[in-house]
Amino acid sequence: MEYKFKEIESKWQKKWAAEGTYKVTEDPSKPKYYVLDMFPYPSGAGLHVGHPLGYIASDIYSRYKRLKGFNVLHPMGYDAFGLPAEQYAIQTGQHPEVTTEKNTARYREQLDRIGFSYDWDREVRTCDPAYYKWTQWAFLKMFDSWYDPAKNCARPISELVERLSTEGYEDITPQIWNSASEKEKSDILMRWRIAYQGETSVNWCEGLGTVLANDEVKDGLSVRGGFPVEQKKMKQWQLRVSAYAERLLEGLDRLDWSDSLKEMQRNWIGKSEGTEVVFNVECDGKTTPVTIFTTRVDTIFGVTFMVLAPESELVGTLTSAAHKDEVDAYVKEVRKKTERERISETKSVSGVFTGSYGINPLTGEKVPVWVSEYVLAGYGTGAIMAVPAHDSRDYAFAKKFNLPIVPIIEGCDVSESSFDAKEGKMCNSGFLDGMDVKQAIEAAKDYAEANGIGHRKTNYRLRDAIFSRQRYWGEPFPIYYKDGIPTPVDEKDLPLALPEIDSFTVSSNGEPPLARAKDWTYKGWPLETSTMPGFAGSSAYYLRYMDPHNSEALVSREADEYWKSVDLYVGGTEHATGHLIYSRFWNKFLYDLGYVCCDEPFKKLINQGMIQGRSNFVYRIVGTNTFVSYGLKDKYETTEIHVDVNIVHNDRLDLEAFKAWRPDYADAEFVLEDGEYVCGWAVEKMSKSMYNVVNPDDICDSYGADTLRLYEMFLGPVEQSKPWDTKGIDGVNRFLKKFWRLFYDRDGWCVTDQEPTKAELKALHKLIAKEQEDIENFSYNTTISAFMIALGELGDCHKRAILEPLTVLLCPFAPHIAEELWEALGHTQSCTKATYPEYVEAYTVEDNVTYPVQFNGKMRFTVEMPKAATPAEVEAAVRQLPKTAQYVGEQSIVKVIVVPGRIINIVVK
RNA sequence: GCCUUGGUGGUGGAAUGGUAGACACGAGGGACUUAAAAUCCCUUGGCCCGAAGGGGCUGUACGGGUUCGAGUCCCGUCCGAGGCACCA
Repeated sequence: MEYKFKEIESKWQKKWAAEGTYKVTEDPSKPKYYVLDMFPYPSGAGLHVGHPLGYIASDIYSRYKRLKGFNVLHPMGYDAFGLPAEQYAIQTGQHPEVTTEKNTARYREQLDRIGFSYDWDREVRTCDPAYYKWTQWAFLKMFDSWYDPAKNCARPISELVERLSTEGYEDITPQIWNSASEKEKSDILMRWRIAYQGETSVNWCEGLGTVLANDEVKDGLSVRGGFPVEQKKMKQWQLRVSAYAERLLEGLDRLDWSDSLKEMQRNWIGKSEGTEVVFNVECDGKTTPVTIFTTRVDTIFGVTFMVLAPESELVGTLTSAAHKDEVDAYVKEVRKKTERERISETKSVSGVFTGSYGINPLTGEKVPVWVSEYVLAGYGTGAIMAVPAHDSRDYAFAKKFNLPIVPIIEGCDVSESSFDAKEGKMCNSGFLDGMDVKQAIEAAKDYAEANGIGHRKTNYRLRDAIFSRQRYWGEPFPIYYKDGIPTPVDEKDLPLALPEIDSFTVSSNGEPPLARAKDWTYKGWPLETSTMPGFAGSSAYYLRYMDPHNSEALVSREADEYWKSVDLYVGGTEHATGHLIYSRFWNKFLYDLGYVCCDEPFKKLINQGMIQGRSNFVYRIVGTNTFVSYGLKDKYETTEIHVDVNIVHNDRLDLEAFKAWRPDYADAEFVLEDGEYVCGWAVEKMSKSMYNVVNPDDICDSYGADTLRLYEMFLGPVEQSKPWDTKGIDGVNRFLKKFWRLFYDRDGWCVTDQEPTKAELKALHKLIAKEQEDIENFSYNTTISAFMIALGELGDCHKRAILEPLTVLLCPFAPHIAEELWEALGHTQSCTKATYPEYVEAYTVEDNVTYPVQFNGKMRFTVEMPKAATPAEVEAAVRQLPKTAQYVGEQSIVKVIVVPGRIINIVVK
């Protein structure tokens, strides 16, 4: 009987769906395990063979954990709000909901064919009002909270209001607060709300008609669409992510994530510990204190000038009348530049003198104050002290404008470039002279604090997240404007559903699409017209999976306390500084308010590598319709042309399929080598334009889902990026056929009840041990190798006692075939609910072991010893060896260490 | 420039500091077959010796080091991938 994968796979997929095999409920009698995939954005192109890589890996892990007795939550859903559907809507008039629905159905179809063990009853879609109700709810909670630095967590805003009206807070006294109008109170509270509205410089993308977050912009272009992005001041909703900077940073230490990913987040958060120092600046006879931030107070004796950011509010007050025109012109010039231009002009140095002078608080020395775009307004205080001798940027500036360069580290050479390293001995630095740089940094900080010149200060690079998008296809803000004051919609009126509109473009007066909606009001007042960004819906979806149908809460306390947090999260590294920061922030916020019980959402994270495409080429002789094979192409003048990889097998072109591929090639002629047309190849991104997209459906058609699953894992380590090459797939397909033949030979069912031999038990148990270890380490490719080896060792074994556990071992990788064989073995319950076979060490232990003995790397002997021999007995045996093994020169063997199955380690004295 | 990674046959890739190249693909040879498919067996890092069984040398980007022993650990160099980049 043959292995008919098509029948088997569709049979079991139907059965799993009909019987709800993967439905999961909270079961306190079993330990829980939560395995999550980053849910996909359902794009119009459908899945290619690279997308399911992570899904397969997590599915194998889920199935393995289930066999091990865990109650596994393994859900799937769709990140369905987003720009592509809206762009498509603008072009075609098709409602994004329609496109999204269509794409989602297609995704589901493709996913189902691969045999994933998702509990689809728990599916979530971010564009579903029942889902985004909770996104809006969380926003309202953030609007209604502030970050209390004393308690180091988010608290209800009412506590702040209470404090403002009684004792005051920061610069707001009770008098100010109590006499403030409603509008003024609203403005004051915006300074502390976690979700707040504020004027900021934003990344404005004209091409998309919306603002973008920093991680949605790359090299001055939008990630989606590649349109230019410029800086623009706008009033925007923002999330006070920066309040959580320290906790986001410190929480990383407790996470089981890759070092590189943690490092990316650390860089993004960008903690730097330094000192704020006050310089008095004299301008036209007036003195203004200016606070600067530096991480190198130790270099303060080397300050030769100061620099302000062009956008700094101080520029006006610190510019002398004589220099006003020049400074104004410069600032205006800089404002005009887009982010993109600033980036590309990184190398050029520009700036202008303000006419004012700062007084070095330590030396009393007067230094000129300049304005330059190399100082950023958004970081630190927007003003710096410049130490050209020990900072490369200050150095470049000093060189350009002929400012003095004063070295303060002994023996350093600053004739060509600055000396930035934190090493050496201090000089020209008063009380710091003679100290080591690292010592001096601390000493200078202490001195500044002790003498009231400055104080220690920690800065973070992490900025608040801009949360408004001038788009249609996103969550509406549950905010309306009562007398122009942003006011929250009542919680009981959530979800605030997206209104229907006639066109998806920006309205004629530049307002977002929602402004087109008829009656977009609440209690008679206008509603907010921007919508939330893509990361809003994906920030807490893992919580919703725990309790997806709850209409009373995002997640019930019981469900949350049972599932706690995601134990294993699998997804791409591209979300390192976006989704993975926002989710952690969102979760910590909900944790502060007591809605969830875990402070970190994703305990362990595996980044699956990208699958690249492997393109094929044909070579057309210039000016003809004749194609020459790869090996002969250098004899002609040819053009390289991408050819669809689906009509190429093992780099050999299917000539008939090629002629049929495109009308132009119908009468193509070929110059062959050895009767075949050999194609060239290259590794490129998998994309339609390269004709290298491989569809998982096609693989399922010709080899089956089980083969696809095995092959994707067999390609190499999950974390590694690698090109897809269908050529090796026969190997794993053969393995499955071979596996099948252990149960069915030419004459049919051939499983016997014979007792297994010792060798067979050994092969089985070696595999059990290997699989357990490998799966826990996500080393799936070596598990599959181990399977192949085990099959070789088992030979023609048709014994039930071996085949039964073997089937269970195979189940996580190739569930369909495992189910089919499990059923044939007489089981009525699904193989996915079987119990994982127990590893028995005794079966794999060898009686006698041959130990190779190596000495001085050259002489090699072997001793055969019983497995149970003690090191002393082995040593004795080694001493029986020829004399040269025991003595080399004056050295003698004093100790022998036995490493079972390996080599003997001889320690000599 | 900084940070994080990685560099092993024709290819994908294995190797707790202990016989490098497992497993698979591809290639070559053979068996079965009228033939093909399917299946099975043998060879397969390079160089060399031997009629053969077999044996020798060399080899994990490059140069050093630690070690009885290094693909693996340490230092330096080169190359690739990813991230950050006037963040004071």
